[in-house]
Amino acid sequence: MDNNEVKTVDFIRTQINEDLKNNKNDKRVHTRFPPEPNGFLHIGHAKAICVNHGIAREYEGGKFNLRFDDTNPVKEDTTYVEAIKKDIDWLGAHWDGDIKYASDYYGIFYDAAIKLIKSGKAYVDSLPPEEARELRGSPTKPGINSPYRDRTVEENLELFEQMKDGKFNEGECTLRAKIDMTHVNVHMRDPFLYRIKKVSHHRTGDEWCIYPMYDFAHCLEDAIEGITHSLCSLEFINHRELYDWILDNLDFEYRPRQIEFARLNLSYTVMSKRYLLELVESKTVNGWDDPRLPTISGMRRRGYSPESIRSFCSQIGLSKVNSLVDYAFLEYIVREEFNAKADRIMAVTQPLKVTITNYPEGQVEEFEADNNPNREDAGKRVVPFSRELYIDRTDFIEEPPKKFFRMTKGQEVRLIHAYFVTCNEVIKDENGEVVELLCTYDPASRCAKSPDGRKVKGTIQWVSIPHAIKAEVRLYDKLFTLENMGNMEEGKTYSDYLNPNSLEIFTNAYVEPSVKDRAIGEVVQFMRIGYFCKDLDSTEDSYIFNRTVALKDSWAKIQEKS
RNA sequence: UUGGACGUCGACAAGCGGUAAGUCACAUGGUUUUGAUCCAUGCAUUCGUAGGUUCGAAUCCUACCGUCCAAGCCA
Repeated sequence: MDNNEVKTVDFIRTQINEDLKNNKNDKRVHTRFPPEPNGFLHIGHAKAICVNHGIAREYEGGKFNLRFDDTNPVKEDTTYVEAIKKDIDWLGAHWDGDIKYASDYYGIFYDAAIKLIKSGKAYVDSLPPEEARELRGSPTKPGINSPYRDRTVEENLELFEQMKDGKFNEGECTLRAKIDMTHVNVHMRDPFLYRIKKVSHHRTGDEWCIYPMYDFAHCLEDAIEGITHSLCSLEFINHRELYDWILDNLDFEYRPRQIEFARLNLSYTVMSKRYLLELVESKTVNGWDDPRLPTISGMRRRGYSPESIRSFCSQIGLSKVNSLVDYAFLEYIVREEFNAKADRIMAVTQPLKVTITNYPEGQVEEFEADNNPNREDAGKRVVPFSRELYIDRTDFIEEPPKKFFRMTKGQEVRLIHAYFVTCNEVIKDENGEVVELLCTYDPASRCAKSPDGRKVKGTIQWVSIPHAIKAEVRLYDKLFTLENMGNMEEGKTYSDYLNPNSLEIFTNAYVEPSVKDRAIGEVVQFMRIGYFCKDLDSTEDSYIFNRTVALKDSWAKIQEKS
């Protein structure tokens, strides 16, 4: 194609551009994110937030509302409201105006219901739930009218008021739209508008005992707030006809339009609020912010930044195709960010003692090290070196495979920032386990520079034993073993696919002393291992690090093949 | 046997009648004080299938196939 930057735009923005061209909505663009406060937000919600917030910010004068869709007091709670606010704010999706709540509009919903009753478009049904279900039919079988369908307006008005006043029990009656029980779209078969729930609401308390259904409330909320483009996920396509019907039969000033797009699915994890809740309640994971969870709070604790999540959301695109995004894509995005931003330090997760036999006892040298070799402005730090070091146990093999460049008897390797060293002797305990390596160093290779142009192929990190800081390191892996959790076998549940190795803890890790200055949540690169951040469980004298993402490891890949 | 949405590389995803963008993954080389990063190269003669219209089709028409959604007084 041509080299000029061809900016392609997704189908939603294409639609908005068209609406703008046609002067729809007085050229306003107003979106919203409408979470139900019944769980924590996850990366799938982040996509919806980024789409809605992003669109509002891209168009001149665009607005973005945060609205809690709290129409079902049975499931909802203020603790979720608080968690959701925190996550959205952290993501950097700043909402315009005050936070909105569907429960603020209960009075308006009620008046709208009265209006529908008065125009003969709604009626109070006294069918018990089971019978109502029966009469609804199925996608292939038309429904049958309720015997209460033809009550007079006066009767309906009176009964509805009695519903509101608590004269009926739960399930005894409902308010229904009078549309068409034989409609091909099941959602148009006299849908329920209001039901009785004698439950206190987290904001309105016991003021109401009738609560609006989603289909009735949502379009009204959008209209009340002047939302122009009401973006939702694909499964609501069948609801759009009802969304339009309700607004067509009332007279709100604004006329929002629903547009559906595909929600995000990520491989090797689940996005269902129900599963997430079960994982938390069954203590399979350690709370909503467990770093293995795809929740915003879990990802935050793991070290993901708002920028990386936003970048991911914009790069996966927007379409109407149900899709499954490869988790490797997420990992790529987060590595990309931290490769540029994160300072490098040295750490050893499984220590193996090394003694440099020709290095003077008691001597300490301080080497200057680049914080980020790819970025000069990242500055430098000082790393102490001494006669006794730890290297990682995995960097030494007594009988190495071909092309193993790391430490083995007689093979010179580079200790990053320090010296070239060669292992001469392997010390084992009574079980034959390697417990210490005796090495010699080349004083001429100071600062790990080759003194004579000779090459060393292996370069490994280390930590000076007298200076090292002990730490606990937590490695996280995929929570599930099945790539597409939407394809579980019949009769199996998510717990059948839990990855038993999703968390691996090294309690005996050592990190170079400069790590002391790092804040909780700050991401650094443990050279040759991965990106890590200090966990909030850390204290002044106990350090815990979470692995955000591992570095790519082509050596491991070669090993796997052979 | 219903209605709707959708099918472009292993995964995302452009393209909307003028002869298949890009990203991830993967592979192979090069650079390298991280087997990281970086750089280079390769990776759909073909767009679910079959017909048709056209000088020309992923794009238009027809038929078929497949996937997903819908029968909560959940959202």
